[in-house]
Amino acid sequence: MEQKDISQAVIRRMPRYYRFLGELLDEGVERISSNDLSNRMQVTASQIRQDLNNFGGFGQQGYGYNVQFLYDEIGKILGLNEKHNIIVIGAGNLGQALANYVKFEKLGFVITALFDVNPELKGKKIRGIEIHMLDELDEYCKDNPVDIAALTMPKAEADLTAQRLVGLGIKAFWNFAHVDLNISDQDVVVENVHLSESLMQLSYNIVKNKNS
Amino acid sequence: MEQKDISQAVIRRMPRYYRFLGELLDEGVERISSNDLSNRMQVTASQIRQDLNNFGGFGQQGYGYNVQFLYDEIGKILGLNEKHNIIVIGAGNLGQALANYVKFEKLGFVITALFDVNPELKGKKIRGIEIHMLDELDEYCKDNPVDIAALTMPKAEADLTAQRLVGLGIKAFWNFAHVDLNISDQDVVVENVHLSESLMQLSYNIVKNKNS
DNA sequence: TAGATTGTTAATCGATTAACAATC
DNA sequence: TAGATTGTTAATCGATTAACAATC
Repeated sequence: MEQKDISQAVIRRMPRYYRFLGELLDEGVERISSNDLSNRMQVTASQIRQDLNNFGGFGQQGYGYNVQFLYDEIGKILGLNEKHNIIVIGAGNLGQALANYVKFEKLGFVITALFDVNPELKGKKIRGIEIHMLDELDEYCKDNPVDIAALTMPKAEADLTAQRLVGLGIKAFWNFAHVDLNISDQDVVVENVHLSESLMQLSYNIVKNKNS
Repeated sequence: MEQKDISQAVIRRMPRYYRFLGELLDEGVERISSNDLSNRMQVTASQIRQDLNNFGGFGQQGYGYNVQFLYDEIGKILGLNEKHNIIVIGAGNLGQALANYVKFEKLGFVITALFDVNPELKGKKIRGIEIHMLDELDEYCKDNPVDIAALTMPKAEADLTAQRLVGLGIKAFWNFAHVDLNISDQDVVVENVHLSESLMQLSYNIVKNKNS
């Protein structure tokens, strides 16, 4: 079991720490203080120390943090030491773009299959990853380990497909469909990527800036 | 000029209100109370009223909110009544996927050109949108209105290209590159879409769930 | 040891929720 | 008018920042 629930605000910042520590490693930096890191990252040193201490004391008084050690620990916290198999539902432009994106694999996220309803795509391969027909979904999920389902299909079918996947035992969704998934199951986790909402937020800030 | 700064937490929720109101419109619902909306959206009625009242009193006591009116008002707040021209820098899989995504146009976001360094892509068209070579960028920006630059190129070049675009007068970035843009100019706005960080957050929650 | 920097407690700030008077 | 529901103030909760004793 885990420590008392850590807020999502903290979790959202962890990947960014991970990224900066990775950059420091590339630069050959061996140790760093919360203060130096705070200057780089433009957050307060206090926040860095508070955030990290949610998970344990990774630093040492008078020394700071060992970059490699902290990098590895955050990786573990984020589950990057485990392999995650992803299936992509919807082999349209976005689905194929995800399948083509090699960088995810370095983090342990491996896309193992795509699914679509379009018969023209049947058997086609993206970077060696096969596109299956959606009606093969049940069989595939029974025969292969699947940790995450990425939903990149039109929103009209997203919720129903998610229900079906929950029934097949899928516990995690990376949802690109512009709709809220209606999942009651408490131990299913959903991460939304709503591109148009992100664009609208940008648009708000553009307009605000113009008028100020 | 604008009212006192509204927190980004509020802004982030506005597109979701907009989406739900759109759905209500589709269903032919004419008016809705904060309470009914709160049930649908799974947020408190209090938060809905507080959020909306940042921008003005859109409701009426004893009646609730007129769906069409509120929808339109939020659209204006988000700047969806104006057209936004987007250029996409990096015509790889993600860049092309964005160009292919028709839905953005309904919201007023029009992708007008793509840019890449790969000479093989020169002159190719995605849904009628031409791919230009990156060295035509300056000329293009002088001859055409550009409101937003979407950065979908490798992170190594993202920051430098952003600087160049700022020099060309671009004031808004939709950044998909896994790097922080280093822009000091106060009236340039950046919206980040860091897919791998989103995936790591999901992964954290998967691991947490397993262990609880 | 002296200096540096963490881990952690306390103080502040901001965001969310509750309550209710105003009013349609 | 009576009932419903907003707009808004006050109370609570949570997250961020500041401060400093512990300790390497």
